[in-house]
Amino acid sequence: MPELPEVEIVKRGLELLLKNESVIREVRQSDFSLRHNPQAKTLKKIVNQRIHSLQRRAKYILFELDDYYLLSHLGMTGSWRVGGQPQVHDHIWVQLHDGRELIYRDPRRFGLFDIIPKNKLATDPRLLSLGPDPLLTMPFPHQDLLQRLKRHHASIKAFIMDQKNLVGVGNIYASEALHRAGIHPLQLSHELSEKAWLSLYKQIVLVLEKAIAAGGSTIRDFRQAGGSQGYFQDQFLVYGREGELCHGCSKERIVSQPIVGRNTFWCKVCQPYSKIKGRNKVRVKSVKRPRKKTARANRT
DNA sequence: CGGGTTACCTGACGGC
DNA sequence: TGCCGTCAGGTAACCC
Repeated sequence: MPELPEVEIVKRGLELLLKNESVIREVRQSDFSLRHNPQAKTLKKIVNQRIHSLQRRAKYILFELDDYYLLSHLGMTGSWRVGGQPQVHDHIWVQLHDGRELIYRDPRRFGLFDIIPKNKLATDPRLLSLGPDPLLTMPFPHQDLLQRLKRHHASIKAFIMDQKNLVGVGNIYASEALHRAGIHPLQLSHELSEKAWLSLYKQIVLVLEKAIAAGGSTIRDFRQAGGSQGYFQDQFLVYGREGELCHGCSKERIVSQPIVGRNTFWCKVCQPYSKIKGRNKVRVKSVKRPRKKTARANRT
């Protein structure tokens, strides 16, 4: 579900709801495992701890307690809400001393929930491997990121979606940022000029900021912590618009094709594959779509 | 080693 | 109606 803007929106919503620094009375989790769950005895450790602040690190949400951090990743379909009717796929319940209850729901269970002692946060491998955050790295990416780009011999779409390079961009905002920068998603990263790269980085920042301003994108079921939906989907220029007229040139129709295993949208006119000097043969690898049989038969 | 592919899950939707 | 295949906003274990 959520890319950086949606995670930021959820975090801000929780921040508002928890601004009175609530204390945890009890924590429970369902029998269905997420990508990661704390052990039962670890759960007990955060009872009576106060929630001091909410932070976002890449697509992770951090709850700062007295001695621990709660680490939450929403995966594709995770959401936090306060109270309300029980729902199918509720998996974490954090009961507060003021009587309210924070509930984490996640139908596909690709999300993650963990409890980390404060002094272990800095060395947590999940956070250590992350690249810079476009919204916090001002004004522009450092030399290090440019070096990584030059070493990357695959599509620029793969590069910007890899959280080791920079964080926050997922499948939707990758297509949107590439379109706004006029760059073909299959363009090889190391072939990008520095100018083109800076333009792309700028558009990534802009599109993420605009999406946050619009409350995120609600495609199917994304909800803010307060329950309201986002509206940035109304400003999509290419995502999900296959066959429709491009808003940029008003002539060409948006095309789509799976790249890095996910559907990708672009305009052939506004996003030409720019050929580099001395090599006018550009191989646009055909991406095959394997996907035959899904092994969903052995579900429990 | 870097980069592509697949698995992890459930639900919604379209075609037949 | 109902069954089946496909696809969905993320990550990481694999494999070559």
